[in-house]
Amino acid sequence: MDDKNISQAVISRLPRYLRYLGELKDSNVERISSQELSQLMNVTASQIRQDFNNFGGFGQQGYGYKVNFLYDEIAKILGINKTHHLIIVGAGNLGQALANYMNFERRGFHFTGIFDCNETLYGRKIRDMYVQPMENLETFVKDNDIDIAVLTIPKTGAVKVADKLVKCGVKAFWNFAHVDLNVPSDIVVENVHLSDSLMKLTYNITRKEQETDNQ
Amino acid sequence: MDDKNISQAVISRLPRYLRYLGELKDSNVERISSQELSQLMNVTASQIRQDFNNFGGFGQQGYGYKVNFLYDEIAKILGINKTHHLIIVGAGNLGQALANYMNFERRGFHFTGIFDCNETLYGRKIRDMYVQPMENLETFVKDNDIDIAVLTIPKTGAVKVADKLVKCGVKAFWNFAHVDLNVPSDIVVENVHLSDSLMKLTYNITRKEQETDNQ
DNA sequence: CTCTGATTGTTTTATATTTAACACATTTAA
DNA sequence: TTAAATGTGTTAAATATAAAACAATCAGAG
Repeated sequence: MDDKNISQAVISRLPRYLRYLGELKDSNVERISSQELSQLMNVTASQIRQDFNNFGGFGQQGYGYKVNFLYDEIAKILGINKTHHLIIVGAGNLGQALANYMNFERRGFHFTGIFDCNETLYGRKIRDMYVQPMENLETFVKDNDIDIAVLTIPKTGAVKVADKLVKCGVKAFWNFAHVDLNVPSDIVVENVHLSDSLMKLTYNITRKEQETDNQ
Repeated sequence: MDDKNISQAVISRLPRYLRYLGELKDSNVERISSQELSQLMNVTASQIRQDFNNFGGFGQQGYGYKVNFLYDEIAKILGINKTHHLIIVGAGNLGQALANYMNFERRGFHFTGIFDCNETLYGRKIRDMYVQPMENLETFVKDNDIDIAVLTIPKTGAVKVADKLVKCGVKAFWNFAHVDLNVPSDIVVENVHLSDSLMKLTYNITRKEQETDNQ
């Protein structure tokens, strides 16, 4: 397939396209033009066309895009047609919430285990799964062919745990810990730094306040 | 102060600077050069200097930056020195987790209420706070001068609730619901679309797999 | 004090991203 | 059957972002 590098800016927009296309699908819309979609999503039609064309032509001139086809293609690009095996490391508030909330199975993720070092949690059952001690981690990962580790542990332990998991064959981290993981370049890290996000929010609040003050 | 528009790309980097500066502060490092910081953070020194200079000169030529001073200035820019009043709308897994996990108070956020439409939750106590019914929402927001609403409700209700909250004076949304809120331009929205983030992850996994296959 | 090396602030250049423009294939309606 | 309308794919222009280069200024040594 294409081997030219596609920028992360484009990739970041794909899930949003997928969401809107899913909604169109649900409303039984069969075809849509970049123009219509652009109005719906509040982006330029030009950007939509160019984004899609990074991966080859999905539309038809004079006709537009077939919603179902486009949806499937984008899903394929994003890799959510494949199955991934996933564990959660850290069974605190956030870890438990993600386990219950994310509905991993619906998107092809096999949620296979949850771990914590707090022994008071060991009996606890979360989504048909018992919280396991960290001692089990390495053998479990090796035995169950785990791709993805969700890190919901405090930052103090995160880097070390990540190193260990890389050695066991984990290929990707969904990192909620408030540190930068330092992993080899073939390992994927997707950070979700919630407090960073909240700071952006407060920045924009004060900015808007100043704007209105100046008017 | 400056009224030139600073790009969100710059703003997105500030929390990370803050984090590293905080760590330096904790290790009693008093001064640092853009060069040193760049090695630590794995970005170019040029970018660091340019980012900081968007807000005026914080350093001293021939010397570097005073860690403490720089930290405080960035905190000020991000608006985390001010107090914000915050509620959580949606006391499900994620809402409860954020209430317990985020430690809002440490960053100057006053977490003042949590709401849900599920009446089985009404007795529930979360962080010294009882889950309130949605009927209370409007009067509560008006009476308590709420700035920020954290939306952890399903997407079906989110848009309507946001509209209602805007009318009551809420200025900003930290939106975890999987929809785009359609609010006036003076209202701030910071989206945290977790499933989008997870899709980026899977995209990058398959990309890296292909890369190694081609080598 | 004065000089030198260090390191910022700022300008310039390069790269990346977004938007606009348009040629041409396809549909649709007369 | 044909011509106008539609709407993609693609190339070009504009804008935004990042990196490099350099000039101004300060700390610190002697």
